[in-house]
Amino acid sequence: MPSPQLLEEYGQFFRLLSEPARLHLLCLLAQGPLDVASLIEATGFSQSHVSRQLGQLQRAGLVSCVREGVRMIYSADNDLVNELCSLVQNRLRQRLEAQLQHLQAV
Amino acid sequence: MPSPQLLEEYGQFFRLLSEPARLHLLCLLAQGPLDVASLIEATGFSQSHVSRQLGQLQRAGLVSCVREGVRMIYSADNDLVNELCSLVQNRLRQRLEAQLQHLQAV
DNA sequence: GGCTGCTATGAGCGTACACGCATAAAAGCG
DNA sequence: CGCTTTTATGCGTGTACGCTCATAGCAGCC
Repeated sequence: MPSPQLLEEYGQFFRLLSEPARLHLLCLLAQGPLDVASLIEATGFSQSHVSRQLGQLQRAGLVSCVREGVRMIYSADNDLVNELCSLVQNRLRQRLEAQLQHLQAV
Repeated sequence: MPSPQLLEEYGQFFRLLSEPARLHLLCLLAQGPLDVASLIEATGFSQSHVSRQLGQLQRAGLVSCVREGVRMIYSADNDLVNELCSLVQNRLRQRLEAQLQHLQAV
């Protein structure tokens, strides 16, 4: 059994990934570094929204940024998120397949 | 890039895991099936709270239950959650180690 | 210095949800 | 059937947070 503190940390981490907007940004950055303006254009989110979400991801260490003149270039740090997402994707697929089979069995 | 619908589903899944109370229940059930009363005693949560969280986990397919007389025996369906948690734990550890090293370097 | 473009942040609003209280539903027992 | 025990659920409340508007900071350019 994990300690309450660890459960809290797990929760905070998963909470970051619970927002589709943040996942969207992470997926875009997984393809390569981008500045904020590009992320705004790619997602259609407001500037302040994008900046806030990037701030959260950065504080969690999922994303880092460097200045390039007046632009801030963000990049995703590793592929942990992709790994987590593919595990979840497998899970979702398994569930759908099970439902399908259950439907055919009846 | 995952579709918006898929991002939404990922988000819903991670959101389930974002609540320490639900993680706590999942971890307890990972050790073996338990009835609701045992979960209440083990966690100290209120009865209604435990029941609601179990309901959410069940609808997501992370948990299943069978009646046994007047009791409901809940059990965790698989070890996906453990896998996700250990990945996150590695991540947390890596971050702490990096911070430690950075501290020593200065 | 002022001016412009890019990003971060304070303030506010609306909504979603965790949590508790009270109550209802379901199963066993007299 | 009533009565008790165990679990589920409607209702209300407080809070956390997504999202926006407006504004502040920051770097380059004149």
